[in-house]
Amino acid sequence: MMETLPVSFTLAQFRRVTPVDESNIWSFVLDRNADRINVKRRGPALENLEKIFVATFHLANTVGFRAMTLRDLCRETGLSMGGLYGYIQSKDQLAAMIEDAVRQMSEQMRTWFLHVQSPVDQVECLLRAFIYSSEILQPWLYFVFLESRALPAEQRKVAKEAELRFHSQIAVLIEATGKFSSDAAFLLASHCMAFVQDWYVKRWKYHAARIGVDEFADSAVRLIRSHIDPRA
Amino acid sequence: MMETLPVSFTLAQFRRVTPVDESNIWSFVLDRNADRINVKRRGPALENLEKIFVATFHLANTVGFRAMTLRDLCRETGLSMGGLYGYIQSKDQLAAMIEDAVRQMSEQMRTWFLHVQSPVDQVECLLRAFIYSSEILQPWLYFVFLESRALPAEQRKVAKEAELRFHSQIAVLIEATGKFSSDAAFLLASHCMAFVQDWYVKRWKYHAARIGVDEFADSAVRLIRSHIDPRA
DNA sequence: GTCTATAGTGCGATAGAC
DNA sequence: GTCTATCGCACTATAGAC
Repeated sequence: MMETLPVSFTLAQFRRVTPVDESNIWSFVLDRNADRINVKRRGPALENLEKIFVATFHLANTVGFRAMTLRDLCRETGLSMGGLYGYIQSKDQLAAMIEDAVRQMSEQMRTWFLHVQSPVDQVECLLRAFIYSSEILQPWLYFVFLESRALPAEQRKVAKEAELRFHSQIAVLIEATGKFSSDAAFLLASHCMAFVQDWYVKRWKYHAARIGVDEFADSAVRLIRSHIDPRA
Repeated sequence: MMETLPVSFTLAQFRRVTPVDESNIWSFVLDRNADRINVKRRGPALENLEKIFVATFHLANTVGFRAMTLRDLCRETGLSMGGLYGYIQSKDQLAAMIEDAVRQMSEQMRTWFLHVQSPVDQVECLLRAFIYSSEILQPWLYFVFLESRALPAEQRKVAKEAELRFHSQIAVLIEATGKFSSDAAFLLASHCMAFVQDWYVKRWKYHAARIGVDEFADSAVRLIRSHIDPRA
């Protein structure tokens, strides 16, 4: 399904092929949590889910999830405490729904570029896909990044493993260039992950400097390519 | 004072010249907050300050500062609620003391390598100094990174400005190589900051892979040098 | 200088009306 | 399906004994 993309694709090109974006993610979340949500009419349920998650991101991403109260959430969504509890089972489970959605999406991404021949090109594709996904779903990734340590231990472990799988996928590709030891490849893969995280965590910095996501992705790709590309 | 260091110094070499480390930082904190701390005998005050901050890092860095209760803090320090309030004026002010200490130390670092001639060498020095400082004071930087959004707006602004000053110092040096536009230099400086933050935020990952700070610093320096060094 | 005890506040969650 | 009202609890901060 990604065959139509060039190696150095842009955000606009990525948008045409990615299955999840800002607008259809609410259906995705509703379906994955259908059994836990007591509201059966789909239309209002989608509307309220969006209100709840958008307000959660706004509150949690400014003061922190634990500092956000359900009363704050009610004020910002317009729902009452009772109404809110038709959509969530507990405050903690609200965080768990977000973490689950992010993990599902990043797991899907891992398979998208297996057909790309050159390892270096595959690194570029994964790096771009990860950066553009983080642009589209910034509040989701920002939330998981900052709040995952407050999740229950079992869930925190799952989140760490997801990061390590993605990380080692990139490390294996870098090692496949034949220029690096296993440790050096691990470190370079870490640096790639750090680029992406910086994009969605420090967004205020790039916004203030009027730097867009394509420019950022080009810079990150250029830096890592100039180091690992055998042609260089 | 840094003249004795080579450009590619190690953590062990850095330790010999840095003014603040894990053991003398408590005096530094006590002096900067002397007027707000009601305990006058210096010996016990230093001991209890260390207990309070170490426990705060342990609790806040696992569940988050807002989720940490002062009762947790009392249990872990062995102090009572009343005793604790001899050292802090409020829970929020405890976070403010940490943020203040970190900012003071990173401000000092900015002046250490002004005598280094080559801009590329100066970037390496700053990057290494920042990485090694973050190794020595990891809990402090980790706390500020994850909790600064929960600080009062005024203090959050000061923290952002401190990051931008450091960032633009590196960007100016990269631009001075003559190979990059102002935007490209800004982006490369961002990537440098991202390396450092990754080291103290994702420490569990590097620890699990048995990668030490010198190896990490070498990798980050190698990656950025291979891109900006005019000799390359 | 540190303790115990408690005042006062605001929380997450639920019951039951409509 | 959403509301209002309320329960029981845990919190920050302080007062006063030693």
